[in-house]
Amino acid sequence: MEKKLYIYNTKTRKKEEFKPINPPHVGMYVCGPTVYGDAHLGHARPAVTFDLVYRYLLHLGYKVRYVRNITDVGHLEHDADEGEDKIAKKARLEKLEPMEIAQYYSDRYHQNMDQLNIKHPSIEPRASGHLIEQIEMVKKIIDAGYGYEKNGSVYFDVNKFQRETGKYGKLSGRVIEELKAQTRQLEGQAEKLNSYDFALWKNAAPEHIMRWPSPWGEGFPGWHMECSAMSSKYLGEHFDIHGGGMDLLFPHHESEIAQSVAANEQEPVEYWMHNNMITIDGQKMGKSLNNFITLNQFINGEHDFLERAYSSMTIRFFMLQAHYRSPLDFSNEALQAAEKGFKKLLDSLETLEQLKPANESTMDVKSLRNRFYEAINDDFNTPVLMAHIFEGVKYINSVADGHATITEEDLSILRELFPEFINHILGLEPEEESGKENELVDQLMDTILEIRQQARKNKDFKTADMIRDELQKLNITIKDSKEGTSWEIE
RNA sequence: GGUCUCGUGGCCGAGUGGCUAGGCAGGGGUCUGCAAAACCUCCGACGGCGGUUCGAGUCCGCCCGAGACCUCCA
Repeated sequence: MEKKLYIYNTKTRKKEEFKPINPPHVGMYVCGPTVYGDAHLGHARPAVTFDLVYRYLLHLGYKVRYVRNITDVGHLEHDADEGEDKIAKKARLEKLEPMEIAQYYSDRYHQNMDQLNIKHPSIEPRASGHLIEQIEMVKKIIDAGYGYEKNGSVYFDVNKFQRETGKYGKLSGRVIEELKAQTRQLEGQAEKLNSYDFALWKNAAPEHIMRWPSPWGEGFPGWHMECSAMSSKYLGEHFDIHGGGMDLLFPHHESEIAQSVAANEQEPVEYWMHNNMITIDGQKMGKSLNNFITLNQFINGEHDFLERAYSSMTIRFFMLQAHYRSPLDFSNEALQAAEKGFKKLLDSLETLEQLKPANESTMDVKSLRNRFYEAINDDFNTPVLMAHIFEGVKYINSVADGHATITEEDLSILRELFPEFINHILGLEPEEESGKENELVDQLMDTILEIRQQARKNKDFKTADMIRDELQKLNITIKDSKEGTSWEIE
């Protein structure tokens, strides 16, 4: 089976066949969170997107080293000069050590990631643990002639870099001349040669809590440095995939390229991938709009926007129903639709186990399998993949209903294909059904349903319906079928 | 203001120069004691105005609307 994977490369703005630099090894770096607050929906999108990429590359047999950083030295609050380290600011507000905050929120981030069934990256480096690497890289950039020091800070000379390499703005499509005209003139930019130069290292003001010694005095790294330093440390100076949100395209990723080219004389990344943003009821998510929803609020239903709670798996399913490069709009209606669709999908996995083979198949299962691969190989087109999966769901249910048939061979294909795609590649797993794990509950339910069965046999439907209604009040749904009665907790 | 993306049926979301996306919701039916689930079936769309073409959601222009980046942000 041909399994050529095509990836949309932001660098070239088109889909390209994926060819690893050193097969079967693949290096992938994704910009992780800044741990100064709870993860919100916006953090879930890249996490789910690149988890899918990671999972599929593994499925294809690649040996993937997946690096996702944790930013715990904080970015600047406002601008390069007046800014205060975000983490330090929060620390002072809550009278905690900055690293205490970072630990607290990274723990919570990990918890959310587990809830979303995000596979752990191979390496999760912290910016604070790589100060030496960052300082060394700044030195290399200075030695190469692209960094200049001013009052204990080091800046990147964008003009010189552009003049000598012509590589600035290639990723984001920016033009220096336009930047010159458009960059807002902020206060205290006097240290820079040009307003669009960016900091490689920042001198720490006396009140700044997070600070490290460097050849230029006490300070902290510029906010693009960590990704350049850590990706080259763990993946080499030239690696396969770099991912992140579209909002990071400029200036973050553009600057990363500039830093790496300046320090290492080569472009760091083959394939740049960017996921699109999330909106809430058609609006950008923002703290001022009162639609800023954290993942914890989502799972608990504790937000004015939310009609009720939605499970983490519903969120994952919902995100996978859209293509990662399209904007995705969250609304209660859409989420509830996703929830039902997801349940239907999971139910079909159980139904699949019950199917009985026949002499012929009324569906071309091998073609279905091919379409699964065609969809995901086309730049991870999960919406189309989902559509094909639901064709399979319909087929499975039809076989169960007796409207369709399937051969032994096709049945074994489906029994391999469905869990592989749904559980392993898409990472969708059944929700925890705590009650069902409880043996006592199982036995009680058996007893109750036995009593109801007796009532039905005696045509005492009043009692039978009462049992069903009372159970429904406890969110237990029961279904009668020819094989017997099943139940599940909503 | 500049750069860029997008605008699909009641909702969410694919696709694409000519052939049903899919999910959810709604109508009708089958099954069931009744439900639920499932199955069958129907409904229904390509922001507006021009243009290119035998033929355009699909290409081009303009307009309207939304979003991203340019400034911390996933």
